[in-house]
This record gives sequence, structure tokens and C-alpha cells, in this order.
Amino acid sequence: MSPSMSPSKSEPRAFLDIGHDHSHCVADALGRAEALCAVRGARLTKLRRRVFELIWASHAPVGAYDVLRRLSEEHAPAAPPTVYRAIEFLLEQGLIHRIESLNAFVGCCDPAEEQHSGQFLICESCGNVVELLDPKISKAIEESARRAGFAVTGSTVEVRGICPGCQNGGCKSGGPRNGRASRG
Amino acid sequence: MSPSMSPSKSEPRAFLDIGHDHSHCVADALGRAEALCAVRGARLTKLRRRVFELIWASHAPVGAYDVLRRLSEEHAPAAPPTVYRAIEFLLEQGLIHRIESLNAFVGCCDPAEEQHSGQFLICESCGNVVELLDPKISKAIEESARRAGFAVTGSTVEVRGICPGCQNGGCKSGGPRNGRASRG
DNA sequence: GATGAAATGTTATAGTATTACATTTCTAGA
DNA sequence: TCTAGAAATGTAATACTATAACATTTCATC
Repeated sequence: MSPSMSPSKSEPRAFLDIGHDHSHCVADALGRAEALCAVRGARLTKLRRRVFELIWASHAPVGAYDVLRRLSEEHAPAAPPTVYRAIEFLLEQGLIHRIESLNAFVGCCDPAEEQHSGQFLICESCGNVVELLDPKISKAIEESARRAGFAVTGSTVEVRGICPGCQNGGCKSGGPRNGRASRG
Repeated sequence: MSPSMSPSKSEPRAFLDIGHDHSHCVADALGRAEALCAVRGARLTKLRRRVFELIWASHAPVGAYDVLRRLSEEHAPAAPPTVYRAIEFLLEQGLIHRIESLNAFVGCCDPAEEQHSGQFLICESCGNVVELLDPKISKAIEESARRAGFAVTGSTVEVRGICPGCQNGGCKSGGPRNGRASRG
């Protein structure tokens, strides 16, 4: 692996290195996805693999219709269900996550982790997202829910802000996707 | 206030009492909204007030187009910007929250609280939502972000699950809005 | 090769949100 | 009171996101 590498499994994650060799991220992700699907007997078809690659094309979430456009450029024009079905498969396998506040999708950094509800740091400047798996956050949520008598089945944690790279002059990468300036 | 009352300010919140007198929730919320807007010099116009009431019509989040339909029933047919502009105002004033995972809006239980990013428990059975303001959750998120060098501007925490009422036989109220069965 | 299940293609439509411009209403100052 | 200017609302068109329903193709197995 390159010296400035992608976030790897089971380590605490810092924010992305600027200008890291992203082809490694993609290759690693594909490798993990293939291995997992093989173990599970899930079929990572050519189309699904391609959608997975397009979502992994950057660390910024990608919209379904962006995927659709690129897919349509590559072969015959595709229709929405083509993409949404592939996305559904990838979500079910835990290979990607949906970012609710952006209506977009991002590759999962650790798909082998069972049933994790990741936490996401979303940079409002460059658009990049980093996934955390912080047990303290999960635990605080679980305890709070338990006190309320609420039986948790899943959770969404999306944190907006500015990443270290952008604080220090900019990550230059594409810039953010839509997003809403909500008060909270 | 009635004996089975709405969650009130600055107390730890339990889940909603089944069959509580909801008119009190609405009246209280309206009172708080009017007071806040008066202090701030913000104009809670007739239209904005009505949209606020429609969103507070239950403890389940309400979609913009639901508000639109009801508004259209009441007077002349309205168009989307009418509702979205009122919603924008209410969000800016912190009087309502957007539930990202449902594309819907819910009344804020504590609009006087400065810049809070509430946490939401969303019942997948009855559709009701309770807002928490748990400092442990906020703190865990802030610390995790700080470790990553990430400067937080806001956060979304939405927890899916089953509320105590529905665990014990059901809340009967309307049932949930769309929602996605995401893995995490 | 036949068969059934899974995946993909195709068409249509539903649901959510914004842009751009016209009109009305409100407020403050002359 | 009258009147600008600002704020709010009305209106029309359109963009973006997602799903339903049904046809066809591909794949694994027998």
C-alpha cells in the first residue's frame, strides 16, 4: 500500500490525506466487497460492481442520478431502476451507506463489521465524508434510548462541519453536493 | 396543564403518553413560538402560524406536501413554494426540525434552546417521534469529531426503533411515514 | 437443453424541492 | 397620510429523487 493510504480496517480513522492515492481505496474496497460476497453467496454482478466503483469514485457521496448518468455514458442509456436496484443490493450487503442529509451514497469503509450504523463526518467545503465507528457515540445513543424505553433497530448520525484539510487552505476536490443549511 | 401532558421544557423526556391531550402540546408550542418571534422581531405571519400548527398536528413528522394538501383544502389551492418558504422560516427560527431520513418535519420541543441539534427517536410502528437533548450524545460526537480535527457546525441524529407504547400493544396513532429499511 | 429463479430492461408515474418572476402586504420615514 | 423599499406571498415551470408494474434476459441446476 502507498504511504498515504486509505483508511484501513479496524483502526481509529483520521480524516483523509489530501491527495492520497485513491486508486488504492477503490481497489481495496473492491477486494473486500468481492471477498464478502463470495463468502455470503451474494452475486456481485458486473452492473453492481460498476455501480459500486462509481460510488467509490471519490470520498464524497454520489447521487443515484450521477451514477445513472455515468452508467449511461458508458453503455446504453440506463433507467433509474437499474441504478436503484444495484444500490439496494449494495446497501443490503453493507457495502455502501446512504447519507440521508444528502440523498446520496458513499462506500462503506468496513463492510465486514456486522450491522454497524456508521457515523459520518461530512465536510461542507470539499464534500468529502469520513465514516467513524465510535463505540462511545453508539453507547450514548443506546443508553439514552433505553432510558426512554425505546427499542433501537438502527441509527443515523451525520455530522456537518469543516474537515482539517479545508481548515488549512482547502482540499480542492470537487466541492460539496447540495446539502441544507439546517439549524439542527 | 393536563395530567398526561406533553414533554415540557428542560426536563428529561420520556416517550409520549398514549392518548395525551394533544391540544395542550399545540397550544404550548404556539405560545412558545409567538413569544420567541416577538422577542426576535421575527414575523410569525398567519400563513407561517398555520403551517406550524399543521406540522404540530401530531408527534409524527409531516411531509411538505401533506401540509400543502391541507392548506389547499382550507383556502385557495397553494403551490409548493408557499409551504417550503414557511418551512424555511420555521427551521431558521428553530421552531421545527427536519427529519432527514423521512423527508418530513416535526415540531421542536424546546425552541428557546440555542442552536441545539436535537436527537430523534423515531418509532417505526406508530410513526411518532420524540426529541432528545442528551448532552452525553452531543459530547461523544463532539469529542470524536475533535479527535479527527473536524470543526462541527451541526449534526443529525435519528434513531429508528419501537417506542414503549408500541412494544406494549400499540399506540394506534396513524402509523409511520415512508422510511427506508437501511442496514446502517 | 429445459426449467425456475434471479437479475436486468423498459415505461410510466409518484414524491420532494427549487428557480424565476409577478403581485401583494407591511413598515418606516417624509 | 402618503409613499418608497423591503418583506412576504402568489404563480408557473421545472429539476431532482424514488418506486411500481410488467417484459425480457441471464444464470445455475438438473
